[in-house]
Amino acid sequence: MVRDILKNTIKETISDLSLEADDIHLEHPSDFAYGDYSTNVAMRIAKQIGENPKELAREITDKIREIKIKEIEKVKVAGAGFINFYLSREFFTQSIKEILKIGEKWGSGNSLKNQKIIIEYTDPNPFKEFHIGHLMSNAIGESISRIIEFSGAEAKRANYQGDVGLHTAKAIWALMRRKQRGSTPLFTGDEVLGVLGEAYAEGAKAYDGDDIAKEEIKKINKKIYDKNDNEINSLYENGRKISLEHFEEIYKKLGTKFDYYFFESETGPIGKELVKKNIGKIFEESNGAIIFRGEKAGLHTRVFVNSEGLPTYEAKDLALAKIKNERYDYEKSIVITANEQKEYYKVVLEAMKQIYPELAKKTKHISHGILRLSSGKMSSRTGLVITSESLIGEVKTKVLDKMKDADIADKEGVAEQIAVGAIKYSILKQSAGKDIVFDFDKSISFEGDSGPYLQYAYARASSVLEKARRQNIKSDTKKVIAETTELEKLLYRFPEVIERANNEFEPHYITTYLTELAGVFNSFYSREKIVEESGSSPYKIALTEVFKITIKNGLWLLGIKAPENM
RNA sequence: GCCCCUGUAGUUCAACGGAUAGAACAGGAGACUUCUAAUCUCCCGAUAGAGGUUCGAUUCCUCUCAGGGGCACCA
Repeated sequence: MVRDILKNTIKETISDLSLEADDIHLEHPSDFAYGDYSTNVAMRIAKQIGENPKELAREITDKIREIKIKEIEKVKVAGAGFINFYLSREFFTQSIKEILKIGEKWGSGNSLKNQKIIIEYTDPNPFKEFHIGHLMSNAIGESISRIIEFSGAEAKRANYQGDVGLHTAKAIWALMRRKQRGSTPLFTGDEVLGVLGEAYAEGAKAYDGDDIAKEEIKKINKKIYDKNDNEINSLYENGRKISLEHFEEIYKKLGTKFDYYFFESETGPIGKELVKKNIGKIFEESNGAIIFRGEKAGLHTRVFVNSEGLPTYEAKDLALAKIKNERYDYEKSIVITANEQKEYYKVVLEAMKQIYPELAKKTKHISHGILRLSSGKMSSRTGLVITSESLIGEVKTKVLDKMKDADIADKEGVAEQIAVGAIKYSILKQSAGKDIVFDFDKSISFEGDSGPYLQYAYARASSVLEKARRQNIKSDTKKVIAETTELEKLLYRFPEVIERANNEFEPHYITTYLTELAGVFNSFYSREKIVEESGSSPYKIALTEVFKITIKNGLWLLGIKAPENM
């Protein structure tokens, strides 16, 4: 990359002047007027050696000018001592040619070459609804997986689903009551999932407010573990199956294909054993429970096996790390959950460090914010949830309404791609750790800073290229436009953006970049006639092609589909 | 009470210690006989407060205020 050429040049120049700089900081100035790259080395060194920063910047710049580099057109000193680099026409043309050649691999790198990485996300619970929180985890996890893959790693997607625990008992308790009342047929029809969600909410409410129900639910929970009650077994198996099948439909809609599925029913027993084996060494007994004293590491105490002898999520997560590693010999394991698990996971990692130090070292926890409803907090316990399905459905209805006059082949399919794109964009446009204040009407936008904005720019570019094809005007990079376009000044940066997103596990850098790029393309489109009988048309068509490649690869990294027409 | 995270235009978000703090939505003014107006062009508008470190602070440190999360048998 040019970046490396510039860095090395600066480094050499500095050592020629018998000076030293450990890290050369290079950035893109916010304004193209300040060039394509800028460095502050002169200011940093000047401070150390007590020289005037502007003077030093001039010295460095003079030296750099002596070396003729074809990628650099000019170097200038500006401001308090910035050294600004302006890239050459030749460089830009070359980069356009290169992108055309690389095509769908454009932007990919090899910083994670040959690494095996397992990444866990989404994690919905059977018997509960797949709500917009899961959607958020899925959008972020899927995008990070793709970024990792694009950086050369083998990424395996893992989904950890809670098929045992009190929540299943709560739902089954309510289902049994319904059955007794003879209401709602349990496992037929489309409403099944709604019923399961309601059943969970009903059970959870009873558990909190009714002591008799609480005891009944606890009994059911035990029976689910012991598998000794036919009626419960049947409700459990059916409910589990229907939930999981339904989740598969959602994954398909969202564009995720999991390589591994893990269940709490399998991590539970192993986790319990693991904890019991280490009593006295790592864990200790206290009030009938087995706990881990996190205070020794500046954390807090957590229960790993409760006083009823059942493993908690903590114990299960320890086992999960081990099971994952057995099934897939990973070099790195990434676990994505909501922020509320942040402190929790630190304790688990500390315990893991003592049991499986090598696994703890390979495990990285990433937490994201939650979708916070402007109307109040969402809770599946109270039944106050927005399911992913209903959200996608409503957005899709709006999209279809907008498309009613359009003449498009697969309207339904495209509308769904746009709906999912709009939702994913609203999640991936901001830094992953922050909460999203979610307003049903405002959050999903079709205009401006939005998923459809990117998709629209893509469809527009496709349409332009289609016209060029019809008129038989071919793209060509031989004859360039005299003045370098802003498009060219942004396009070559794509791999750098991905690299940064990869380093920081932050897809939003890509979102921001693509939106800026699409904006520049839209301006270009409105200013220039791309397909016409003129000498500059072939190059403008080439630019459009390169824009299309970049936006497509970028959208793929976000897990957003790019329809040709909309 | 202790520990973590977050406070940026009216609103929702950007800004890898740098140059004039960027967008979008909302508000105001324009642009479709021309490749898709889900678009483009222009205007209005912000760093919670107080100190400190630095040539330079939205960014780092301290305190205050505000919001969120966690802190023993939920996940």
